[in-house]
Amino acid sequence: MRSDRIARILEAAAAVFAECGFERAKMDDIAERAGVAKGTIYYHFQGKDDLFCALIADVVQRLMDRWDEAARAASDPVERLRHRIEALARFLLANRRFAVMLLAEAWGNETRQQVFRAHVRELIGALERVIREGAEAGAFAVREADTAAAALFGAVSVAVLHAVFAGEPVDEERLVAQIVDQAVQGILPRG
Amino acid sequence: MRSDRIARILEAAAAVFAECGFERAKMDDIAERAGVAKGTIYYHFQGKDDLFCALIADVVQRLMDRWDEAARAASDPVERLRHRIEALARFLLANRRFAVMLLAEAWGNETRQQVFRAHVRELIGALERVIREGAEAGAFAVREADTAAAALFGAVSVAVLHAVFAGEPVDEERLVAQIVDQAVQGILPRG
Amino acid sequence: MRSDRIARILEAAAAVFAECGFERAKMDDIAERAGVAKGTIYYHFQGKDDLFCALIADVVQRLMDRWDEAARAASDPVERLRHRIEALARFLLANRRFAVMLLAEAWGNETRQQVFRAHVRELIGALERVIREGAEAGAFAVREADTAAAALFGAVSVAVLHAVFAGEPVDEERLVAQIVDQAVQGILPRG
Amino acid sequence: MRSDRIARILEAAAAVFAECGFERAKMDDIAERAGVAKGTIYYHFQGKDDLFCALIADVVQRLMDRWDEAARAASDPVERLRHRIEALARFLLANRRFAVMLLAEAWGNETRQQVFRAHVRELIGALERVIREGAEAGAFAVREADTAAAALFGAVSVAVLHAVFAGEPVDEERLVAQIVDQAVQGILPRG
DNA sequence: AATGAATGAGGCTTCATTCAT
DNA sequence: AATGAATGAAGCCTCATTCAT
Repeated sequence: MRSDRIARILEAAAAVFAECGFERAKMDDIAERAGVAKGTIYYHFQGKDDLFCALIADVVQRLMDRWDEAARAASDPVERLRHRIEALARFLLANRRFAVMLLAEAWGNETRQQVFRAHVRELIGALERVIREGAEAGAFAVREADTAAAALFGAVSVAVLHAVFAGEPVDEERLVAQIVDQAVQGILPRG
Repeated sequence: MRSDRIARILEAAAAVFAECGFERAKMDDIAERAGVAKGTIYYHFQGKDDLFCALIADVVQRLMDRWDEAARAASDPVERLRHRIEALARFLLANRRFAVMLLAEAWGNETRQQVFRAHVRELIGALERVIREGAEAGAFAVREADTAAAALFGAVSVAVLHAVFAGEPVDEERLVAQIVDQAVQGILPRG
Repeated sequence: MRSDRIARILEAAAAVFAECGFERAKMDDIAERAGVAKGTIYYHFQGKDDLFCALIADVVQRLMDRWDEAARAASDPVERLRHRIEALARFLLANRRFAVMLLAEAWGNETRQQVFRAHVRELIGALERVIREGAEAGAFAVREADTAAAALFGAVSVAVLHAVFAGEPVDEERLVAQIVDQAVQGILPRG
Repeated sequence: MRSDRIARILEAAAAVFAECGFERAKMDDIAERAGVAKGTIYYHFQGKDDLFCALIADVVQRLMDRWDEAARAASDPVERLRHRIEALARFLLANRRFAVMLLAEAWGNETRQQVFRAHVRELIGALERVIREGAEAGAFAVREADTAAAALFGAVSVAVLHAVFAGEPVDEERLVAQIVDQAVQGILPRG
């Protein structure tokens, strides 16, 4: 059973990392927000990088769990993809801070960035599998499932962030619906 | 006519900012790479933030110029959008460092991030205009042109970065072709 | 009970600030002189300005305490003023470094200078009160107690510094005696 | 005939040095204020210190000239001292910036401070001579003319600065009158 | 005589990490 | 398990001075 303190630290880390980005995030701020002494973080985590990676793993796992639920809800490949896209959009809307980190902290050659990218790859890989299955069943027309999955992932992420940072209040249902439709159908009118 | 030195500084800044991210980028490194003394940068730019913003404006302008050329090449809305997507994909492939910054440095509330976001908005706005025109002509079926544009932008960016960071050599023509097709047509087979 | 380290830092700061002036004083030197790491100063004080202000407050408080003792020693206004002048002169002789700062760092519009000036005002105000009481009792003939107090303050300070910087050894008793006499009696022979 | 440019530089230097203090004064600001290029200052002066010393010499000379005029106006020692005190007070009021420098930049062991102090010593010496003459004539009762002169000098300077920095508008005539009276007579009522 | 772009040494400050308690 | 005072390497920026023109 993970100590309550660790949970508090992770929660604080999520808030601070997302608000400031990895580099500007201060261990002092995380400690203060978590209500623990700075040394306590170092007692439970190796350092800033380790804390970051633990946090990422934690959040990605939660998203993966959602996707597993969504997967069980539909057997049709198209429906399954719709479910994943929708779950992703809703997750990013609910965890906007994480959405920022997803785009901001995954590129580069620092160890933590490589670790993060591996997680993103897992996520894109999960999308890719659905696309590949659908393609084999003739439900999707894509050349490279990998690139298609990455593109979908990017479409959802940037659409969400673009809406969130627009300044106006976000109509979530409407936004999710459009993202899902467009992601699956494209923008050309169906014949 | 901008001095040669300023051009050298901007070039060095592009390399270093993209390689390390804004925070980890060192003014010392930029100066060394540019072959100028540290103080010289400060003679021409207010500071790190100003240098960053100047760089961004410079690169965005170059992309916009490409888009303007691409726009003149096609009058059909669908073709025009294809041209823009293609130009964007090629530009990001040719300026991978900028592609990273595009996703990594545009979110947050620092002044430079707001400035960057304003530029991204310009770019997405340019896409949006094409989509809107096409939608009015019945060529596109989208609900919100703004969201659609953001999604396309994200799809291209992440697809490119995903491919670039995959470790394997990138077949650019193939990648661009798929990105363009999928961005415009979606992934469902046409009826 | 203020940590020993803080006291050591304040002591070192007093020496370095007085020796070099605020601007030329180096935090490195203060740290070295205090026998602490540079970061330690910043753990206890916000920065150079804050350290300076804390130091000033500390020294002014010590002078005020001396004056309070001196005040209890005499009930006659003339005697009380003599005591204050004497205490001031002795204090400045014993804290020559502070005497320099008193004249050198109190004028200007930097925040720290305004803070310093407020302290100087306190000191002059304390003198002024004695003068005003004495004037009401008919013991002093002054027009503006405020200006009179400032003048006395300046007379003592500059006389002390002038003697200290003259290069010759200072006969403290003789100097104090003359300063006190002249401050209270003026330079015209008594009728 | 000193070039007009040199005069403009000195004037600008006076303003900037007084406003910011020697250390914070920037050669750039002086150049801009003087309406010349930065290099021009270095063409006419060795450097910042040299510029400062030239400025000081210039101002002190002007004060000395005033004193010489004042001296010719009165043969009685008491009157002559009154004249000097009054001239000093008026001069400092009219050159408040210089008054600040007088107290702020004359103490310390930098070369320019020693030079400045030598000038201050000249001024105090001029006062001292009047006092000494008066004392020999029995007009003044002082032990050490040197200390008495320094005290008078400090009294006038601090009284003026105290009034100037008080924030309220200064009634110059009233202020000068009180300073002169008190400086010469002291604060005890005459028997 | 005058210019102003370029320089680079030097200083303040930040903050991840350590360790004695 | 937890603390928080202390550390010191590292980085941004300033500004007096130089020098080619």
